[in-house]
Amino acid sequence: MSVMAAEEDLRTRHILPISTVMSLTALTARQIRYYEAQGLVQPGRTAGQHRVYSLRDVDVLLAIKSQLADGFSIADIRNLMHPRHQAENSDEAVRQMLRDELLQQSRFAPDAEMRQGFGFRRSGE
DNA sequence: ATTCTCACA
DNA sequence: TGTGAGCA
Repeated sequence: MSVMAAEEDLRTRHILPISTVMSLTALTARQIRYYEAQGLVQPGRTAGQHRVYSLRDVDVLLAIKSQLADGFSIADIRNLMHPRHQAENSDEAVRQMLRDELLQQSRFAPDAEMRQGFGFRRSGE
């Protein structure tokens, strides 16, 4: 098995309890579960129905936090995340990551103030 | 002790 | 989104 495959495996393994994700992302359990309900993250479940997250889930959650701070609505983020359907390891997942990273740092992504200035409104308000 | 689901003075 | 109830 290649090292890349091994690393990918580590990043996608569902092993973190919600409490760890809460401290790692500074999000409330309520918010984390809500984003899941919105289809932004898909944590695993233990036999007892407790959610278990992967390091990738944490990255996604942090990206969501950043996107929201920049004025995007949950709907906006959802559309950017899965244009079609979600694939675990194929290049679809890579595309999603690139989209996240791109939107986070590029000034192509208008922030809340710019949107207001141009009369835009977050599609959730 | 923690997390889960559901509901709302 | 918060918060509390009643479980597992």
